[in-house]
Amino acid sequence: MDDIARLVGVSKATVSRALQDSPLIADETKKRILEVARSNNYVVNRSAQNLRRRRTDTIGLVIDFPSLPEHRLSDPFHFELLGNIANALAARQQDVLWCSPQSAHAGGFENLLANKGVDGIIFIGQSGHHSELRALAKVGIPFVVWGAHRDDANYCVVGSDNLLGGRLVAQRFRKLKRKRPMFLGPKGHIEIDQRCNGFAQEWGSTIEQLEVADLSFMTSRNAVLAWLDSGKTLPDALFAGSDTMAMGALAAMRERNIEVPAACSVCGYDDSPSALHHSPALTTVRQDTRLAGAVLVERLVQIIQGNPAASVLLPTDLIERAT
Amino acid sequence: MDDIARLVGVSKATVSRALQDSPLIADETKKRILEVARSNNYVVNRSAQNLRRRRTDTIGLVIDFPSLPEHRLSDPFHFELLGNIANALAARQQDVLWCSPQSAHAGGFENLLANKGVDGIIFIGQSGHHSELRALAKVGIPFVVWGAHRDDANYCVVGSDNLLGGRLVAQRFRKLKRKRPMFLGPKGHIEIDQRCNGFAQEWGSTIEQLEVADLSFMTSRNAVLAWLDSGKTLPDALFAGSDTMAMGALAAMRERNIEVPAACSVCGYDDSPSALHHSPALTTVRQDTRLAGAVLVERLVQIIQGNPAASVLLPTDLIERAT
DNA sequence: ATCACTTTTGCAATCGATTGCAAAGAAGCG
DNA sequence: CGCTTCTTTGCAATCGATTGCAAAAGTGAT
Repeated sequence: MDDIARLVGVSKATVSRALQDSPLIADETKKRILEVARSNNYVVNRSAQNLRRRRTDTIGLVIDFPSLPEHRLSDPFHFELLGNIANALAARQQDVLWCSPQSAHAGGFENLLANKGVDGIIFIGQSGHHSELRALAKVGIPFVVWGAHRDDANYCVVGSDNLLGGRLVAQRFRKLKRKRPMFLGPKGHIEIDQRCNGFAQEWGSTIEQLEVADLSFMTSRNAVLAWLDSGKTLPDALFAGSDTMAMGALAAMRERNIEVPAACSVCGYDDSPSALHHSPALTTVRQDTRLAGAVLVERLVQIIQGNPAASVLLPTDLIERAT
Repeated sequence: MDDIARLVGVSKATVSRALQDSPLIADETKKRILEVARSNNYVVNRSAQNLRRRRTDTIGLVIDFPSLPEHRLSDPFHFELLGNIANALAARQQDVLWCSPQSAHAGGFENLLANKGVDGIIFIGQSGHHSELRALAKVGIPFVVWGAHRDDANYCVVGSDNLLGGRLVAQRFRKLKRKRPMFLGPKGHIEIDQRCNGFAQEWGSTIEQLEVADLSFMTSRNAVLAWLDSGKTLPDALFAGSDTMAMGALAAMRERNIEVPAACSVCGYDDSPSALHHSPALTTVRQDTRLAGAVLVERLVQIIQGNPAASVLLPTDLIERAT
């Protein structure tokens, strides 16, 4: 920057202001400076800028999946969400720093800001860390989380309305005149529990649950196979906590020649591509990841600017398809 | 840091060295400093550190898909790759800055380093930007790209052996005694072209290609439907350029009651989860994303340290499944 | 030409670390 | 005890911007 200043014959301060398009600088001067800067292809040094401004225009993204093996992001849903968050941030000239859960957690979340040099954090999935997040909020670190709502959250959580999603599925099963629905999914996973509860609420009674240990295709397939082979009566409708689990169930049913949807109607959750691509196409509950990304970012920016932001419950809708 | 120095009764320089675990500092002093630093939960300011060190320990990840609508990362393969790159970098204490293609390209790739403050760049997919990348390499910016090999690349590209992948598929079709194979995929997409060429090489003659405009499920499904309805003779083996396209083809075949694999054997590419979950399970060519991530990172680190690194061709293998 | 304003520019401090070099302290040896 | 050598520590410059405040230049009215 010194060089540019010398070349143009002004001071460093003037160059800095010109590059920021400050109204303090005369248009003519500004033009001259920008000209020279461009032709010498100079760009401001981000590190120096960050230091001086005490702000990095970068936010940290922490994806935490204690439930997934080896921290692999298998679920396409999260991928979509991620991409949309990145886009929403890019639109605001902010960058995304991907913090692996290991490294993020190593220094403790409260150090993440100074440590990684980010202005705020987006947590995807708060599952096991609720109390830590509460503490974080107390310290005043700007962050938002994607996940399920809970009354005792003193921080901003954005999530889709899992209760509503469950209810929509119940409505569909009722419309299809199903009598004996079953829920497929793990217990203790807060978002999935809410889907199940929403269903029960709307259905008017508790729902039988085929419990599985994780969210994977194979686990669900095996669980459903075991159920089918156990001789228990077949439900006439199955609500799976996610599309991946639904696909597992569908695979099992095909293997045992259960007609879908004739013998058993199936609903998934997430509207992942594979749900659409399956034949018969899987009925599922859609979460609007584009909106989700936009809202997460908007709230976080609010918070960074010092204005508290309330949690948001995003709408969901049922995509009726063949199953 | 000044505060910590005062608290311990040493100079700032000593604190800085102690925190870096420098051998210059006596163990006893070091311990005292670390103690105080921790109890005051002090962490070094990343921005200042970056500025002084002229290094950020952060690499930029640019995912560029001119071919995908709205910059959506629909393909699970890239998601996997991404996760594995992040893990490989985390293992080396490096962070990942996700650069959206828009913002990355806006300032021009050559400014990405200073502009975003990253030490190097990983490009996923070089498709349209070959000449820009050549220029980048000339300027001496450290980067690696994931993609297809080409002779005129003066930069380090890591990619899987698409030619080999194509050959493996040809071998399988021959083993299955198929006579009239067809290739499904777009033309002009360098990696997919290589897959097709590898097939033709091994098969011993060119292969008929059902050309599609993009990589999507629907486009492939529709193309295959149109083919089936056109009355042309059905191929007895179909090699799709990606799993997603293969799934589209399978959907079309199911709709027209073509028996797979009896009437037509099908191979995909990528080993995406949906390939495994489909029934019948899709035969596909696996790319080892974990290895890919590790190699990309290792090469980039090499280059950042000033040692040139050669391109790498990663092995692939065929996963034989029902189709 | 002087004065009061307004518009532009520059000076110099500052952000928070890292590091070369010199100095202080400790240890070893004759 | 004096001298050399090695181990520890501190001083102060430096990385490359941003910004409050003061100074200079320009404008217009008297």
